[in-house]
Amino acid sequence: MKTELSKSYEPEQVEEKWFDVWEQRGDFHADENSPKPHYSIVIPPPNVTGVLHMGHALNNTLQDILCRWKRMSGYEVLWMPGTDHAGIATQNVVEKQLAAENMDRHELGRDAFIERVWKWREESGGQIINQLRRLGASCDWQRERFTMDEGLSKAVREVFVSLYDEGLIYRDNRLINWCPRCHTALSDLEVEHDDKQGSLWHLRYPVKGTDRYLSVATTRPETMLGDTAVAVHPDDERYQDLIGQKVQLPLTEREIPIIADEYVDIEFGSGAVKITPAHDFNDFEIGKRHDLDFINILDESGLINENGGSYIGMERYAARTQVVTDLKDLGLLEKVDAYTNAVGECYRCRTTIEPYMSKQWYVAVKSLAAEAINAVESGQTKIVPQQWEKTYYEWMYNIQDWCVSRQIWWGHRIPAWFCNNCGEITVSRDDVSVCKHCSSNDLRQETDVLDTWFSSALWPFSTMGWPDQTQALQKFYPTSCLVTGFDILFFWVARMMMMGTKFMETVPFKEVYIHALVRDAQGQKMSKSKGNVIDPLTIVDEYGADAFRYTLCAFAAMGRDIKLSTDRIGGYRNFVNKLWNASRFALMNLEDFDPAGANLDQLSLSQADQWILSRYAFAAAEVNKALGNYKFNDAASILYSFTWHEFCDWYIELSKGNLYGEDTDVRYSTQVVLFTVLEGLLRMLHPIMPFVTEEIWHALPGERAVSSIMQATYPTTAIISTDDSAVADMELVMDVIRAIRNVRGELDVPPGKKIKVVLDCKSEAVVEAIHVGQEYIHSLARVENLVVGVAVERPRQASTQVAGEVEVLIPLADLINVDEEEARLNKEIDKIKKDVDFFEKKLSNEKFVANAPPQVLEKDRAKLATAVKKREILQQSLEKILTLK
RNA sequence: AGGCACGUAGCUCAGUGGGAGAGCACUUCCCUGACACGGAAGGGGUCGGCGGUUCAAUCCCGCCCGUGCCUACCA
Repeated sequence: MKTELSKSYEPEQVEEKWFDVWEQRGDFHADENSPKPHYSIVIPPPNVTGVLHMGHALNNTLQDILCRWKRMSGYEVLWMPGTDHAGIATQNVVEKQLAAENMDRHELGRDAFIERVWKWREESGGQIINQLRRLGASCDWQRERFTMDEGLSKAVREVFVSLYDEGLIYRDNRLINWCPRCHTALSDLEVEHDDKQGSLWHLRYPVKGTDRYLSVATTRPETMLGDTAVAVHPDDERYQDLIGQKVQLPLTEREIPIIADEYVDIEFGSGAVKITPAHDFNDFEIGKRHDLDFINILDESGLINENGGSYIGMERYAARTQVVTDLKDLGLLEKVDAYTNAVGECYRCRTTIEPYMSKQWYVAVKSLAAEAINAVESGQTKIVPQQWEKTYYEWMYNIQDWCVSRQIWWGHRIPAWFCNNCGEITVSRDDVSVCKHCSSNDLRQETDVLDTWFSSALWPFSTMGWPDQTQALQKFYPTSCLVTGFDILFFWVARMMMMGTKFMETVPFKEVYIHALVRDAQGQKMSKSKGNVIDPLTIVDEYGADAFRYTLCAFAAMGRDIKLSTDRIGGYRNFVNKLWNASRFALMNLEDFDPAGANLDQLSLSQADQWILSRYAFAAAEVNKALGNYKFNDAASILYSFTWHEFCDWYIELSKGNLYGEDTDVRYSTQVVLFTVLEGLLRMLHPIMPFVTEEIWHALPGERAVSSIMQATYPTTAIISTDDSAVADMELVMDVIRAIRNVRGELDVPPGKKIKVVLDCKSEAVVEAIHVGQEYIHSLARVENLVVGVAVERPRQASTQVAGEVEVLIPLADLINVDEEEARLNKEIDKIKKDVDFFEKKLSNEKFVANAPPQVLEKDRAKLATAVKKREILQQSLEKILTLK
């Protein structure tokens, strides 16, 4: 079946058509019973609330390139897709909907609310999954998973209970990061720190029984309501006599002690620090050391509670203002300085978090981290680029226990039951109604749910059916690679590593490829809350998925940030079109061609054929090397220049004469090569540009052995071995063509004008090479009269150019302007003189000659000789020209 | 404060211990039967600054300046 190709490539219908075919036919499905070696990737699960952004587009394009490349390279490929339930974010979305209906979740009740979230998920969740299809992602969509799925929930319980039984999960009442808007605890990682312009208030606390004041500084004056001490450094001479005394805490009835602690920095401020153990992480530690009271002055919403005396019910910032005013009225406000400090914010809603006393569930991670560290140190998992290993280690060595409980409803409810009778906790894989300790039936289940990242951490094996021992796990675990941005190195990589090594006793992935981050023009991370996102789908609409993918691939240099430029995308859109049109050319000239029975070995190949086949072999080898090392940008650039600058610019042009000529044998062998190279090129390009390559591939004449190009074999090497000297001869001919074109261009010879050219060659071998390629010179350089020989008769007046061992002489009679030739020659001579000078200087350096390796010396001497020769020829030519004036 | 990057052509970015690259933009010419989303020929950079190692440094080392990111409990 032949497809008529339109004049320019129109991506829309092609993309839609092929994706449907691929998916419906199950082309992406991984067979766990396949005898082929496996290659597996689990998608870093995007939030179910998410919409596709540039980061996803890059991340998934790279994964797709790897998967398609490996699939074509003989591997059974599993690319596991899915989403995570994004507890806080999803709950926020549905709560907003409720708010619009003047409801809140408490009116609805827990069960009804969760039902509502599921309904939201069915109707509008997981958009991102369909958006990935637009990019061409070849995930095994039949296996799509969600962290709240039954199977994955079972895995979560299994892990929770196992860790609890081992004593690696425990409860404790300590300070945590609390979001007063989301009403939940957050892990350290979920707090984002941002420098904020604030104030430093200096407060005066009266020392009991004296008329002295102790000055303390704070960025959060309202917390003074919960102060239970003032601390000074034990060695601070200013305050020796005060240690052990008390101050009267203003605005309250309380007297609090003055204590000595080495934490205090003598240099900072007055050297005295107010201590609020229930509202500051440092103060919490000091409070424990000195057995101070822990007075919580806030409620869950950040309002002052009953411990705040007359400030009760005030919002925390209103209380701040009021406290400052009141202190000022009492003459206890010493001064206020402008002050910048880092404020922690909720990563979901940007509300300033409060350190808050609360009883939470924790995972003791030290032992898990030790295994995860060992896995990287021992090379079981390789992080690429390697520089990220250092970051990974640094975080892992300093890791703190992980607060995993969240006070929300949407998520995996913690499988723990409190006994109202004996007060003990029962933790169980199955729901229980009887206390394990006292057999009472008076139980209530923990209302907290687990951190979403807890379930994400199990993703590499829970998606494959764990805790059941499935064939999928056997075949595809450990996964081959995880592709992710460094912003979630800790969220995902670290935690997946800990859980994988713990529960599978094997690393979850053999390699981790950390890619760049797509940022906006200011180098800021794109985020919904900043409003600086560009929708990748509008890019796909405008330029096509293939062009967009190619751009991302070309930009994916390791370790860098990406600032997307639409100009660049436009450039790759043109590239797609170039391929399209080159294919149109091929199809037009292959109408009478049947690839069946074609055998390159039995054909006599032209210079051009040999040349393009050798370039093909080079490109195939290089692109495999690049992809194997995650050098996506190298792969893109190798294929770009092979396609455009070698195949289109040269081979197609060179082939025209042979295709249009009389000689049917030559025409046939050219058709074979044209077909063969294009067909292989499409396969090489397919992982980066799946749609256009599939479309063209099916339009090629003849039958395909498999139903999709994605099942064809990826090129790795030469199609046939080529003759080096024929290739070199072709390159010489190309140099000659370039030399003639240079003269034509510089001397403004009209493109349509045919000219005479004399080629004075250094040897008969060169003459022979030119002879074989002279038709190329005629057509590509627009030459009508070509004289070739050794020491041929030279035109009396000619423009001169040098191409290797060939002197290119163009009789001036055909040229327009002697002045221009003079200018051109001067320019050329200046250029070559610089070369001569450079090498003469280098080679006259005795130390260089004495120390440089012989190959370098030899090479430079040869270069000098060539340059000198060229300079002489051009110089003589210039002198001749001057005699004409 | 510590850690990690980055500073190369007008713009966006590759790259290497041995004479500086790409895409886009720019200049000149061309609608030659695949393609004007095109073709041909050109112009353009003392590779952030200063030192050091080396026969040789844009690349390795040190310092400095500038930018960005990550981690951190200075009130």
